[in-house]
Amino acid sequence: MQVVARNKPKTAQTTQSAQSARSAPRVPLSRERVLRAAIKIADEGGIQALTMRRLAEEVGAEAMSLYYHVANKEEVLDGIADAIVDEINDVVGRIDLPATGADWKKTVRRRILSAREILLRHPWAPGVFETRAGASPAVLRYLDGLLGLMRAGGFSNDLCHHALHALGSRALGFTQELFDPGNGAAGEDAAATFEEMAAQLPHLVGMVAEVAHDDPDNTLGWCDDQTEFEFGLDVILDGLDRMRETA
Amino acid sequence: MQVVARNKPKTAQTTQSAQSARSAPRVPLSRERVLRAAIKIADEGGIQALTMRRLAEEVGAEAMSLYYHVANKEEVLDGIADAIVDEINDVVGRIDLPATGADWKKTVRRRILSAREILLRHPWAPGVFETRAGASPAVLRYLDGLLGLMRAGGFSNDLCHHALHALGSRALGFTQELFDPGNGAAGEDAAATFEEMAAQLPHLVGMVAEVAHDDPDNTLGWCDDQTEFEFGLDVILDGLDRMRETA
DNA sequence: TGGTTCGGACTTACTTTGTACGATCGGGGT
DNA sequence: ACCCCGATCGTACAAAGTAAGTCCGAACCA
Repeated sequence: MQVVARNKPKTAQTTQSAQSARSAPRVPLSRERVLRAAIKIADEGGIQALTMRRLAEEVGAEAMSLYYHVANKEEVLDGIADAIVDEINDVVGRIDLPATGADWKKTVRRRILSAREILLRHPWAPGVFETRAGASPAVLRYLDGLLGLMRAGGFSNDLCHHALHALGSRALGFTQELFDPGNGAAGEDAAATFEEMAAQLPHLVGMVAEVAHDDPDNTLGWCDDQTEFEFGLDVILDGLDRMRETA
Repeated sequence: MQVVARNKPKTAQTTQSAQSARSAPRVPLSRERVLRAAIKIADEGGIQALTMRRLAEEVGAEAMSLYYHVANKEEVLDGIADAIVDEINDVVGRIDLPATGADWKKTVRRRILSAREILLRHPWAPGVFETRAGASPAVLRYLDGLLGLMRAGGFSNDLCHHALHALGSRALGFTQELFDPGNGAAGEDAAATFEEMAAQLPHLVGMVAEVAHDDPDNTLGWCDDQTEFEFGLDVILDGLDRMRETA
């Protein structure tokens, strides 16, 4: 064989040869790097794009190398969920107006909407939270922060407890929407079946017709997520505030 | 090739030979039977127990036979989700007090709690709803019914729209709980780390201590799901009612 | 009655995923 | 120089969904 046959008969372009073929002494790979790459993949391709093989490729390694740094895929999911909540904790930890007495509501509201902003940049995160089952330390820290604000605002521990349940996932900035408008199969023949739809769903069709009328854009693109989220949030916060005053 | 080589060299004991080796003329298998079996499997073993092979076994057939009646597994999931919502529609359709004017709240409340009762018998259902993305006809029918009650109660279409968003998945009787107490790793060494936990999560620990004190059962089994669900529901319904009166 | 057709069920096999197990590689301490 | 050990890789298997082709039996037709 000729001189430079350096035993790489097959799959010679994998591994981390990419740009820094020499000198760069192989970035050491670590749990942090793995999780960061996982978030990148999920942000770009959705959570279903996150496979162990794809993740290995992203960090320039082989799939099985990941298992030295994370126990299994579940731990990756736990890890990226926690990373997002940590990011939220960082942000809300920096924006606190003091908030005693009746100001509690303004501050809690601000916190929750800040959390929401972050989740909007990681649309896969709510879905991952839902599958985590149980509170991670990061989530507990977040909730503890909320509780601190409410206690300072005059809530009893008992009312705080109810309040957390009432907020549910809204506390972290997301909700389960149940029907998610904006994708309906409104196409050419929509007008044809419209009559029978109106017959079966008179109230819904009536509502959509009227609400969409005020905002004459697309036929089914009504519902501003942000507005609706804030509406629901305010209904709850106002209700809680009233209980606080009564008690 | 020879005449009667009826090529069955292996795996001769599968198929639907079970108990009725003769006479029973093979129950014909249908979409309904498949979906019913799928619900049974999910009820008994959780949603992750529902695989096409397990489903085939349950109906006494081979996995691929299912694909004659359902397009793919997604359609099975759509189907069982719809079946549950249909069950809900059946039940709520039978319990209607009339409910004009201020009675709307009582009736809507009753409906939602009835829906919740059914979901409690199918704990996998909320998780499946969350992955369905988009409203099925059954869900639309359910929402239309709710809307009818609210319109009769005096809500504007606009407020109805906001109300549905505010309720979110609560309209169907479930919520995303975010921390789901009742499984914490409270074990032998819990007391050892309790001090540092209290240091990091002072408000949370304080709340738990006080709330758990009123109900001296298990250390972490506090939180009555039903009570908390109704509390949150009432916060929202009361808030909406107040807006109805103001408008 | 004997052949034909065809809907429904079955077989096989491919693909994608996670991951168990053992080999290997490289660098630092003795 | 040697060995050891932490980190990485290669191979391979199991579970799951499903595409494609085959087989069977009942209904229909001549």
